[in-house]
Amino acid sequence: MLRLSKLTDYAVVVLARLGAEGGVQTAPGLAAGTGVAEPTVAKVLKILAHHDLVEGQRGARGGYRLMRPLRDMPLSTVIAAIEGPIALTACVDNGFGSCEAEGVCAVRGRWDPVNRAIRDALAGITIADLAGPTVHASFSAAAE
Amino acid sequence: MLRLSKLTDYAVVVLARLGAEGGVQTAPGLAAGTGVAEPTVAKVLKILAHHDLVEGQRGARGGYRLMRPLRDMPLSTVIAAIEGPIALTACVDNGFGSCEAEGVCAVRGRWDPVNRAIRDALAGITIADLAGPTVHASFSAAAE
DNA sequence: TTATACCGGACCGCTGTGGTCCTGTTTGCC
DNA sequence: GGCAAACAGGACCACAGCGGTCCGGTATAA
Repeated sequence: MLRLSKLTDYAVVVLARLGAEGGVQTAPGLAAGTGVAEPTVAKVLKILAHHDLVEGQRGARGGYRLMRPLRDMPLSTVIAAIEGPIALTACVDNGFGSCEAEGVCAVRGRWDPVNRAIRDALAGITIADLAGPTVHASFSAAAE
Repeated sequence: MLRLSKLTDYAVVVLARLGAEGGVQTAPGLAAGTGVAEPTVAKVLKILAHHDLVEGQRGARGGYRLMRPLRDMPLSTVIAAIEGPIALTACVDNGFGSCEAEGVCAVRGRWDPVNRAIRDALAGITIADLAGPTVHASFSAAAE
């Protein structure tokens, strides 16, 4: 498995759409454009806004816009925003005391290189890479 | 997060212990040696045996033994054994039809490089690497 | 013959996730 | 000045997956 959550998947799709359109897009508009349910899109955008990946603009004619180009947004950042810090095992981020087998655990502390490898792999891929060859407004802007 | 299951963690610990001891070890013995509950160790070993990573020997004086040295056992194999095939999104392994937004999904099929990157990173690390500098029987064999 | 230990299940509580909804608050437009 | 659009920040609930335990069956050595 090693599966990441659906929310993260949605986040990537929404960000890709946001990047393709450019400018300010509303949550309902993005929902229609991506096929994801509107409340879910709103939830994702709120989380992303919380982590300064997008910026919300309130009021009528409001919406969301990217705070940096997709090319400067590594996948690891998005995953970390939605799911929290990237670490394969609980051992790593919880520090000490949480593992009852600390004394006899032969693997103690050796997960670090693994985590780093994963992190590096994920940091080397940007949302722009996932969004395809810069799909520049190939869709109608606020399609129904 | 991107967290892998505890079972996988246990599997690595148990395998490391099995490799350090060498020969045939019983589930209760490994449980005592690792600090993991015995039924859980048994469960993990059963799964590993199912995937030909260890071999079970029934009867009195039975137990489990490694089917290949830890050095030839990449982490990806263990993860795949416990959690199933490694794939970050449901899109990938489910093929078609499972994603209702196939038509509008701009990310369609672009997760493959990501999955491959993760898989490679995990395949490059063996259990021997995680088990430390070949801890050869530094503990008493079947310690209580 | 008996004790040991694996084998293959079923079983259950819990946590986290996915998804929805509701009540503010802000802002543009008529 | 009033109204509608749209974000903000929650609470809320159903469901699936995971962690963990237990039981009956079978093989094998002493």
